[in-house]
Amino acid sequence: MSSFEGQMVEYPAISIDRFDRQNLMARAYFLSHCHKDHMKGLRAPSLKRRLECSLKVHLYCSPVTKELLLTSPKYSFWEKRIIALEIETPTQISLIDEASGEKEEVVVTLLPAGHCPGSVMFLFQGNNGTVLYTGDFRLAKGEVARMELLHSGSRVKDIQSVYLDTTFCDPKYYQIPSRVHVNKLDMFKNMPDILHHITMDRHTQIHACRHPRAEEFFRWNRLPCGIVSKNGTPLQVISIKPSTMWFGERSRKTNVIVRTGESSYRACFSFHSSYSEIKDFLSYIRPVNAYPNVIPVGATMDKVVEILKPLCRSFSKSTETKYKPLGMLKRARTTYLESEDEDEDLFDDSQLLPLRHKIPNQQSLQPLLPPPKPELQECPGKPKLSIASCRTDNVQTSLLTNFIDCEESNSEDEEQSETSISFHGDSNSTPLQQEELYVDTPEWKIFFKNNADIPDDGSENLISSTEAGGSQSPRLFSDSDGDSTHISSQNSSQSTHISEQESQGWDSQSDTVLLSSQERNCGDFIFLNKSGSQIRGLATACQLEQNISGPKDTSADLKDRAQDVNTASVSGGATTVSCEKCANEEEKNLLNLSTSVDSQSSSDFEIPSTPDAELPKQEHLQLLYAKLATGESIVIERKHSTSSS
DNA sequence: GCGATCAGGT
DNA sequence: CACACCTGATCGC
Repeated sequence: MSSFEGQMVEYPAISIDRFDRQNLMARAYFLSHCHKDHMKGLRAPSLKRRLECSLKVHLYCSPVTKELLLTSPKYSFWEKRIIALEIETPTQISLIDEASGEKEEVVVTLLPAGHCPGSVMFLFQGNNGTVLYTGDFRLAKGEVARMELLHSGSRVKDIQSVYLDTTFCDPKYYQIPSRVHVNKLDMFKNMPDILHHITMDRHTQIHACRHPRAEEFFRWNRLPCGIVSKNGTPLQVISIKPSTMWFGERSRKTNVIVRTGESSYRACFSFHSSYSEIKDFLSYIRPVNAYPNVIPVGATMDKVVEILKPLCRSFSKSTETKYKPLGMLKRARTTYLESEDEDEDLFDDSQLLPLRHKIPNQQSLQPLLPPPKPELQECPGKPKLSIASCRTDNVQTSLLTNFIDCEESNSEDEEQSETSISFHGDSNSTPLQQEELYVDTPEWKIFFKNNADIPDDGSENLISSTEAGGSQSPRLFSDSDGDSTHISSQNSSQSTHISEQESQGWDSQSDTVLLSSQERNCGDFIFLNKSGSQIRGLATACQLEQNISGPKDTSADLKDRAQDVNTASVSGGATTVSCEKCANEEEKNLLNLSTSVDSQSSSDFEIPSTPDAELPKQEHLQLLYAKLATGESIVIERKHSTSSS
């Protein structure tokens, strides 16, 4: 919950995400995303009156946020005063004091924040230095290094202050796996890309429906929406609850997915950056100051500051880190890179150049222009602002333009905690046939095995882990929570140690562990490659995990696509999960790939693809998802790249 | 009647 | 579980 008061020390004439109290006097307003705790005072009569008297006051936000905001008639009085700014397009804004006529210029750039649809971070550049307000954000490790606009040429910009989302800035949230998405239908009505992947048809395998006593339903293999099955055969249901804080409370390292009941699981998931992601972000930016916007649960301001401080330049006065060589931008758009040096020169000279805007509709196709505008003086105290043409007006809103960035999160209940995704399969629909075809295919029923059926020694390996991992790096089956008991322990070296603990009953922390992912590493996925039955079980689980598919994913470009897919994601994550039920393996594999990519993408983008791996095409994936959403069966020709082994 | 705030619940 | 949201009750203007 944001406790940011609305103003930054460097630019007090601007108010961000707070619209009450002293913010009533702001010369310009910024909204990072459409969540109520960032909209305090936004529809208050006092602000409405102010607006009526101060005609030069505007609210700046992303096109998607504008769209979402105006969905509610309560904010319709803002309609004429909202200026949607395109993402990654530096725009100069005049902050005018209507009483005195005094004017201050700042250049603002919206950067995708990965928190919810339309969410952005704001980068301000002006006479008082360059500051970054993150709003709520979730950026995977390394992602900040790919943001061209945080760089001048090949260097990270000299950032005076960062106003940071520190929601999970606590070591207990050290690592949160990249996402698994879920969704809800209504709020996506203006988001065609997402709609494409969801359906009102209840006869699907993946459900995001809710019910106060959903757990009861699941226990009896029923779904809250009331759907039974097409042909009368009983359903087999598993539920997965996305959670973050629940995991933060575990006393030991756990897997990414933990079994909490016979057929219920908790999947670690968040729309906020984890502790390690925050540290990565900040240590890369290395601002002079960092101010927490949020005090994490159970923490104190002092504690958070203690964590942030060492990552700031003000901590050690040494100048050695003042400029960090960026090296190659990891996702640099080609044309931009080519002109990199030139840009840098321009920036250094603070030359005046007209601001240029990307054209929304072409954005995806058009190579990124070099940061169009002159870099403002980044040294605080040395005003050298050049005023270029101001183009804050009439920016088209384009929902699609930056969809990839926004989609990542979508559901309004994102959060999680209590929304669970459930998957079901007809009991008779186990993909046995396919198994015959592909030995490494996971069996749907594995997911439904009773505890009792699971051998402790792992000899059977229902959900086996592979040996892939040792202990240290994130493995698919990483160590399990101490609390848990195991399921996975079966032969896997990884999953397991659970044993040390006694099982405590399904409920809380008990068991399981299916997979862990942890961000990164394709290496972990090795397990996929391992053949044989053992893998199967895992694979199943894996899907959720997504990443498993590792072998093929990971190109940057794939990543982008994946994100796309994700977005829609209910399906994505879910699909994955449900795969077992899906009759086709291929589809599973593909799905896994895709999801994995994206979910992991965040952290994996630097991992090169496996040499002979094949990347699924975007169209292909979209088609698959569309079919899945409608319950249509999918048959895909098998590719040699399928889980090998 | 409307808002702000709080409690309780999803 | 302090995520983010909603509803309802209470209080003050």
